[in-house]
Amino acid sequence: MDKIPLLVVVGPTASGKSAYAIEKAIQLGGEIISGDSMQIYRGMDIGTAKPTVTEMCGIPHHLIDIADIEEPFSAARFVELAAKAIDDITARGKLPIIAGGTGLYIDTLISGTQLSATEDDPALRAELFRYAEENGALALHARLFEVDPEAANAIHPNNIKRVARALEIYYNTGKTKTELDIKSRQADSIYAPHVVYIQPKERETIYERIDRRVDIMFELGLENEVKTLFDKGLKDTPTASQAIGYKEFYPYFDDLCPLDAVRVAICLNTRHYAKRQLTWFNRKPADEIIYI
RNA sequence: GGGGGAAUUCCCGAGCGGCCAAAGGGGGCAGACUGUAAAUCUGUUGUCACUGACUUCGGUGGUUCGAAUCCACCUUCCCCCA
Repeated sequence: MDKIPLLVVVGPTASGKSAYAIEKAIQLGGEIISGDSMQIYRGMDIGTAKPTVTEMCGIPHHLIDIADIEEPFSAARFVELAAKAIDDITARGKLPIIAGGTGLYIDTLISGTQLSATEDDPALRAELFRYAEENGALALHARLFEVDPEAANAIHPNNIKRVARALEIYYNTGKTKTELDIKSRQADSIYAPHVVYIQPKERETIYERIDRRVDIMFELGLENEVKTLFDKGLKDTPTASQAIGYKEFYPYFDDLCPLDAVRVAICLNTRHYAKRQLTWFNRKPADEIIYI
């Protein structure tokens, strides 16, 4: 069976991925699948720099506005939906173009990683976190070491989230994370991705673009957008609440800091995020690098 | 004009005679990453000829075997009284 060709556009936030993807879609007869963990949420438009209808130039965009803010989301869910969209686009004779900055989601998809069917278990997670809080991160880590020493060695004890996840896997499936990871890599990917990495030559470039973009977001009415969602309980949502450009407003709405501090925090957090994205994409093989 | 307090490494901020190149946090830089990933976590951060040496805690001069830490004066800032 022939592999399904994909165009994949990755890069740090504010690098111009969306515009590039749209251009390519027009040129090659493609449709876009967003590889972004936050643009999936309805109502989160300005802060996630979601492309507007005009910017889309009539190109269909998938995996945007597919969830309400209170819904949890995950890499598994992404892969499932993206695969479906790819089939769909390919069946119509179009080229699927994945564009986004969520490295984990995109890599899991294009590498053909077979995530096993395990559901989240919020109750168990909460319990594991409580255990760590009461007994210390090391104690939780020790529990993992007992059942899955390899995973324990690979995960830093302080990274409670990951330690808990590894334990969750074991308690819910009876198999270790190490075992399942190996299994997940066995199948060959059905995709033939061409990865374009949009990379800033200088770190400064991306930082300047971020600052400019944040200013524009405020001009476009970011505060109102966030307030509307805040009133709907954004703060307590499992995934959407973490979005940069949103979470920084919480202390402001609670009268704990001035608006200006919000702007500064958004710029800073976005920079940190961009750095993490660069670290991620730098070590992944790209077929083509475009400098900005 | 009188009284009191403060000046610390990029920033905030601990230190108050030796264990101090100086806690902690922030920022910077680098990194990890298989189901919360715009999340989570790690390392590093005075200089060098780097298991040792050198310069640094507003300035100058003292006390002391030894000072970021004590004393004097100077500079700047803050507060109170006038």
